[in-house]
Amino acid sequence: MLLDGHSLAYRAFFALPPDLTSESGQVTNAVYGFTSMLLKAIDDQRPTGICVCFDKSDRTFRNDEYEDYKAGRAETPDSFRSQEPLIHEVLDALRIPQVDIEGFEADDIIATLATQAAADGEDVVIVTGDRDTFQLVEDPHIRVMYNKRGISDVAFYDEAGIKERYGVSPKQYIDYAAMRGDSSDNLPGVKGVGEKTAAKLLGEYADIEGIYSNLDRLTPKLRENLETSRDQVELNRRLTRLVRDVPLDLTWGDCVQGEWDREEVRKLFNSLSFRTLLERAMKQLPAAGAESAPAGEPEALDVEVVPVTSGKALSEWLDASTSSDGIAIVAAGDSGRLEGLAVACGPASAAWIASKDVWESQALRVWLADEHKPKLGHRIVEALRLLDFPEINGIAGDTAVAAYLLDPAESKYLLDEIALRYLGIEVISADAGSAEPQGMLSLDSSGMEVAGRSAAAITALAPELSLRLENRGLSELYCDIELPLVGVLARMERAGVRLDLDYIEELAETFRDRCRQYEAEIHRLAGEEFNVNSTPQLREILFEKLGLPPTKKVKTGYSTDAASLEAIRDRHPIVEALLAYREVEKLRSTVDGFTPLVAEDGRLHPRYNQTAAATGRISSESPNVQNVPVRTEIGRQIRKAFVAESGWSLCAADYNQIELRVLAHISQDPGLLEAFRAGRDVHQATAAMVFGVDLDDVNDEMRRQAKMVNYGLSYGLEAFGLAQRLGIGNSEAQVLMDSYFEKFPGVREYMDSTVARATAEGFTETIFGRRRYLPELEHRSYQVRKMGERMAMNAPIQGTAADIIKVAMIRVDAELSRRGLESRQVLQVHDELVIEVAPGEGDEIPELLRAIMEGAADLDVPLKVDVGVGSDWDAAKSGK
DNA sequence: TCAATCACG
DNA sequence: ACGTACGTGATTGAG
Repeated sequence: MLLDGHSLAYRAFFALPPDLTSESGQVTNAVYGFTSMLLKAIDDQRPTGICVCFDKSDRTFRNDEYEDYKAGRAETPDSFRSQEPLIHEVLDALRIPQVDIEGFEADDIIATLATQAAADGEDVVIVTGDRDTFQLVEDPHIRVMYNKRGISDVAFYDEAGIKERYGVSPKQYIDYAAMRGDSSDNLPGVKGVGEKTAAKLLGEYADIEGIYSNLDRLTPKLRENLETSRDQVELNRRLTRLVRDVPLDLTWGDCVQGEWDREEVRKLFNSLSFRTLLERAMKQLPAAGAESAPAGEPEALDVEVVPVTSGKALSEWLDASTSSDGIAIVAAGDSGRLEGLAVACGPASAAWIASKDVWESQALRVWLADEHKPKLGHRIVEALRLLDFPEINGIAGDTAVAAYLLDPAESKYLLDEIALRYLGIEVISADAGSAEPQGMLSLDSSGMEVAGRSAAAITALAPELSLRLENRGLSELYCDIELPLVGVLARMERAGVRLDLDYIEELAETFRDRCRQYEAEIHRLAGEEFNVNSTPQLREILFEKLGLPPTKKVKTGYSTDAASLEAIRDRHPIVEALLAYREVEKLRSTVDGFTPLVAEDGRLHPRYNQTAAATGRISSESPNVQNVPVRTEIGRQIRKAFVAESGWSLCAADYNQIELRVLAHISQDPGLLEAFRAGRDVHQATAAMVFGVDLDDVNDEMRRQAKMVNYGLSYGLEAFGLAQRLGIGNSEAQVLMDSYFEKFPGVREYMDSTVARATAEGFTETIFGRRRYLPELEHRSYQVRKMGERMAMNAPIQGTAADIIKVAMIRVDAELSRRGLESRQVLQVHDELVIEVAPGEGDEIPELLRAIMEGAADLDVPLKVDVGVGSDWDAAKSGK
């Protein structure tokens, strides 16, 4: 495939609107159109070789004829010129060869290469918007894909096609064009000779010589016109005839597209705001060396799983297995019942020990606790849970955590899936370990087979993932933060937190009671009984039966959420009752949810999920201790149920405005930096700046508004959202924001540059290097892209804060054990740590906690931690 | 299993 | 013309 770069780009330039621009304002209509045509041509033709040819002529090489010929052409517009380098960049990125030769037009190069290739028996397709190349299709190996108009209207011409369309043979095309002329090339033709006449004359007299030697047989007018134009026709003919022996330093065999770099193409296309083109390019030209699935058929993993039948045998196995990379452990079983344990030190074999024999000797316990014996696993915390949380040290790799760091936006990190994706192996292949039809694993051996195969796979997967982490600069985050955290979270889960059961039951009863009261009142006001918890039923009562005005819509109908209800508060007394009901019903369900989760030790053991949040935070479940009420007085009652063991106390420490401090550090905004360095109340300081008053003149409302702006910032706030939350007008909110960004220009710069960089690179980064990939930024939907932009602004801030508290947790854990203290971490709530303080350790814990947390990262602003102690969680927080 | 709602940072 | 603050998990009702 040979393309005429200039003619195609020029076509695109005039076909597409000039307001097609990239984010930076660069006009891109020609590049866009050209790239689109290029991709379409490649997609349609699937050429084995490709080259784009360009014109290049310096004045010194031009003869007079050529000067005249060019002179009549309109000057190339600057907005086209500025796009020429970009076209070359696109071709470079796609590794498509380009040629231009001093003194020749693209057509000549095309003619030369096409002639060579055709002579060697290759089929050639020429993609161009210039008809001069039609003369080449006299060769049956050559066809022209002619861009008629716009960027997608093309016609294919072979010899028959030319004949049909123009009524002349390709050989005659030069003469045909010479007589008819070409207005776009500023070649005047013969007066009175157009398509029809030219074709008819050539049909009768074969060529120009034939026509001129038979002038006497033509009508007088035509004869006269032909005679006057004779010189012009000769000139036209010379100019139209293509040179077929341009001196080239390449042959058609060199016209091969190279392997291109996905990231490079992504960056370039993103910088040009080519979203759909990027998708098309990625789809049709899968890059070599892509990070995803290794090519080829998945390979079934062949693992021999050998049962060992005693603790002694297991210990011998562990001793005999010398793997410097680590031994993989996989526990089988569910809901607290251990079925057995598989261990492997390589991909070919695994040992299995059944549950009853696991702890038969001390060997396993010793091995797990030995920090010099590297251990691998996939969700190691889950294995430890099944093993009743033995002491663990020396975690050398967790493939779920590693996969999470490689792409934290995924939802699950199933071993099967990531092994297939990163290694191309099938851990659980359909016919594994059994000759049964369908290859179903028999129930008896399934735990053993699956666990054994999994352990074997992990030994192969762990180094592969480590390598990929290394390539992305994620090794430190993995080895120094995430892996040590695995053990810390396991210990926190094992410790759990005590719940005051009598108190909680009392509380639950109160809530249930009040729920019933509100429910009765709602039914009375509605005039009928219905399920208040059912949105559809409630919707019918409110908006149909009572005829209240709906506020906003959700997928299934009108919304009944708190914000919507607030808006119609005064319209009917039922609304007030509903809001009160919702509040207390939420508390009731929260409290009732705790009871079945209390373990035999009287404690809740929330599970911390290290691979759930795309920003790098950890989440908590069973129960979720990170959303226990705190904002309202009645909600705080629930926190009083979280207590310390008798004789112990709780110490709660939370970072003061950590996200805003991180924002100050990352954005380096002078105003924000100064406010934190001076130890000011940053909301007050912000208010003073934004409203242009003295610090002392900031009133509560001003501070409230400034606080809302400050918080909104890290989420990608827009005026609309701010207006909603502050209950002010849209334009008023806009003024507030404009004023903010004027006073804190560094913040605006950060927001803009973060989004721009994320768009170009495809991901955001925290200051610890944690990445979040944001394919949303390339989505075709405006709404999804905007969402992506907000994620891009938020992820580095939330993520950096998450990194910092993780470091703190690891250091707290290490320091407690280094000092031989019994106190232990029991809760983590994003920016808050709670330690259960052992008797006699109350003096040192608060300061230890503060010092470690404040020193967890070295930012350009100080980190500030507020610490409190109490017998319950609420007391610890309010007593600071 | 999904959608709606709401609690937290 | 569009839709409107990031990130979670639990409960509830309904298909």
